[in-house]
This record gives sequence, C-alpha cells and structure tokens, in this order.
Amino acid sequence: MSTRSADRGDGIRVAVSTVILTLRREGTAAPRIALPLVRRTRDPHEDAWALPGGWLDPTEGLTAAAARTLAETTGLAPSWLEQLYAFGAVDRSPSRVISVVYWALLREEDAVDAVGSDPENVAWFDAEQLPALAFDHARIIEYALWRLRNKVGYSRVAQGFLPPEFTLADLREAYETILGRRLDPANFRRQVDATRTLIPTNAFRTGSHRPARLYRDATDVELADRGPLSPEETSTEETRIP
Amino acid sequence: MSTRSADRGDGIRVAVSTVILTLRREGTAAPRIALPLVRRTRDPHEDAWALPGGWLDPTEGLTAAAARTLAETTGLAPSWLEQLYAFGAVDRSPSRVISVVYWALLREEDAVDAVGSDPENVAWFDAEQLPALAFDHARIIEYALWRLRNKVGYSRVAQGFLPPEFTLADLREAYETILGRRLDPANFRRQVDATRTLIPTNAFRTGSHRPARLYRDATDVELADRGPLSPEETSTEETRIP
DNA sequence: ACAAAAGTGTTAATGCTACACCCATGG
DNA sequence: CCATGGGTGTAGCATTAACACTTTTGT
Repeated sequence: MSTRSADRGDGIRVAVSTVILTLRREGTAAPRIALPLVRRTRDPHEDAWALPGGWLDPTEGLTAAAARTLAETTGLAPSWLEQLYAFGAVDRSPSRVISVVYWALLREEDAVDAVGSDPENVAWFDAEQLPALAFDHARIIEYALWRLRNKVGYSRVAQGFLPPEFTLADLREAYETILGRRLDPANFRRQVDATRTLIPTNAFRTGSHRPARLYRDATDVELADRGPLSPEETSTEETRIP
Repeated sequence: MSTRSADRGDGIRVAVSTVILTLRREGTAAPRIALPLVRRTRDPHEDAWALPGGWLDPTEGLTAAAARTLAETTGLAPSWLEQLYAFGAVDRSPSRVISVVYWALLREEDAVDAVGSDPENVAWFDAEQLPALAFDHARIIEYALWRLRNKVGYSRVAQGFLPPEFTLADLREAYETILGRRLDPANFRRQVDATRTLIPTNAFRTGSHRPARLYRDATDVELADRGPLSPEETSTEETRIP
C-alpha cells in the first residue's frame, strides 16, 4: 500500500507501559487511588518518574508484555487488564517510539506490601499528587483515570479493587473513590442488585455494628464490559481474573 | 525496565490501517454502511481483501499515517478519525507486526465517486456482506462497527456521515442505519434538540412534501466526544472536521 | 440504652416510549 | 383534496434521587 521508505516500517521501536491502579487507605480516612511509578535510570529523562514498562519482545503478545512488566514492578497479577491507547506522536521521545499503554487494577490487600524485582526504583504515589513525569506520561495517567471513571458506570471494573468476597459498603466505597463523590447507600444497593451481577453469600462481616452480608461476583452474568468479544487474544485481552 | 533481548524493542514492524465507513444508498432503499477494501498484491494473503493501510513512516504521527492511507485509498479527507485499537498478537501475521487501527467516517456525497491513487485494487463492500478477509481484519471491522454503534449513543459521530447542513430526517436515517432499527421521528427530534448540539438555519429542504428545516452542527457545544482532551496530538487525534 | 451502620419503604421528579394529532407541500 | 413526511402534544411507564424509617450489632 504505502510506497514510502522501502516499505519496511522499521526504525521504530515498540514499548508497552501500564498504568497500574489500586486503592490505598491511610488509617480510617477515605481510600485513595494509588499507582506505582519507576525511576528512570537512563536518558532520556534520567531520574524522572515514569510508568512501568519496557520494550516489546518480538515473541510476546501485547497483553502478555503488559502483564509481565506489571509483575516485574509489583510482583503481582492484575485483577483487570485492558488496553488504553497507542501513543505515537513523533516528538514524544527523542527516538521514534510507539507506546502501547495498558491500564490495570490491583486488589487492595494484594498491593499492600507487594514487591517487584527492582524495589529500589519503584515508589507508589497518590493519583492526585503525582511528581513530575517523564515523556507524556502525566497525560496518559489522566486518560487512564478518565477511562476508569467512565467504565465504572457501565461495567463491573470496580470489583477489580476488591477481594473475591466483599460487602456492599466495600463496593460502594470503591465507587465513591473512583467517582470522587458520595453515593446514597440505599439507592446504590438497589442499583447493583438490579444488575444481577452479585451473588449474596451466607457469610457476614461482623465488626463494629450490624453485620454486613458478603457478596461475590456472578461471573456468569454478561455485562457491557466490552460488548463484542475481545478484539485480540480472547483469553487475556480484557478480563477480570477471579 | 525490561532486561530482555538487548533492550532494543525492534524486530517488530508497525503498520497503520483504517476502517473507512460511509453511507451508501441504492435507489430509494434504506442506506447501508459501506467500506473500501484493498486487494493485496503480495504475500501473505495475496489476492485477499484487506483494510487500507501501510507501514508507519518513522517521521509520521500515527494519526497522520491513518489520514494518509485514507487519502491514498479514497482521495478524500475524513469527517471523523479516531484510533480503534492496537492489535499485536504474535500469530496474527507470519512476521511480527503491530497494527494500530483507526476508524474513520466519510460524508456520503464525498464518497460517491471518490478515487484514490490505485483504483484498480480498491473496491467498496456492504458492511454486512464482506468477502473473505486477510489476517484478523474481519474481526477488526466487527469491532469498528460495534464502536460506531456504541458511540452514536453519546456523541455526534453520526454527523460524520452527513453534509454540513442536513434535515432531522437525514440525521435520523443515519442513526437508523447505524443502529439497525427504526426510531420514532417525534422522540428523535426532542432528544437531539435536548442536547443543544444542533443549530436551526433559516433554510429548508423542499421537494416531495412539507419542507424540512435544515440544521447545522453547533461546534461550540462540548459533548461527551471523548471527555478529557485527546491523549495524543490534540489537533487531529479525534476530531470532526467541519 | 445509644450510636452507627445495614437494610427497607415511599414519594417526587425526570426521562423515555408510544401514539394521536395538526401542518404544509406536491401532485 | 389527498397522500406523505414535517412537526407538536400528551399520557403511561420505568428509572432516578432524596430521605424517612426500621433492624441489628458493639460498647
């Protein structure tokens, strides 16, 4: 088709990066969204903070590369992983780099003391108080957060922050953190059970006051997570790993 | 970050393809979605039909590459252009290729007798009656159509099929074709004018019966076309070119 | 007993859908 | 004057939002 530059399409490198999101709670305050960043050890942007990622290995699928760098950074497997966007402006890096960016969710309790292969250069930041970032990564994170806020309205993503069994208050708190506003507990309850995506268990969380019933995900219910089947590897492209 | 394969990320080629959609009408029947495909002139999949596209030039942005191949195929500029997805499964081609795929809309009247630089190997097909396609392109087109159907519900994309001035019946017909079902004219009218995105002109389309008022796009009204600013080149990443 | 979270009920407002109806034009 | 699409009105139904109220526990 193209008749340019010897029809080869090289001279371009492909990187895969991932915006890894989790919920962090400090004491009894409302939880906040946190994400790990990696300090760069070479130019360009040496010493600046950047998204975890790396060059794509020719034998590795895009999603696999995202999962791998995620594991290297945090030592964990995500509960949600989805492609965000391919960034490829000519001037976003000194050399020509296409970054295929994914976003992922981690379960809160998993992330607490997770350690990757290079803990020295990894640090977690509050998503609202980020340091100066390398390349166009600040904008990428903004976009990932927008996508999360958007998707929470018509999918079960929020459960990616929670353990397999959780109370409605847990789920509501996750929604409230993502959306940045309070939700009415009564209406929230009715709305989620109208979707028929939660199965009540016979267990309760006891503690401070009246015990709260625990729920688990109804994995068989199809929701608008994507609509058509995943465009790439159907098994791993965009899934909630239970 | 990655410690694999000499940290270079090459041995991989980047292609850009575009799903180009337009409305076609045969006589007085309801219009249908049509798209151009290109007959491949080399292996792999020689002689099969494929999406227009080509290798990414190192000096060219992703969006610019999509617009270029679109112009080469049809001789036209799109009225809507947006990234769809980056496909990169290892086995989708004999060699390792990452395809960054865009989807575009063309105005109906523009597309009627548009001719690109190689009209011999380009043909238009009904989106519901596609031939056998090369690579994973059938699935990609399915996904593009899903995205269009989805996006029509909360954005002004449908206007990408129409000229700058159009009647509500024109717009409704575009919606009906995209969604594949009839819409109530009365309710459609109220719904679109509730969005405040259309400006009535003083012109009318006369013809068969009672003249219909012409409307144009209210370009100043912000809708949920994307939410945050476009993640890449703000000027061209996802825009309706008026 | 009391505080506080879990969970239920009720009502007003809003939006959506269906469909009856009038208007303006070409034939 | 009639057929047809343009355009308005309106009643019924479903969904949402706000908030009063009851239940169940720990202290």
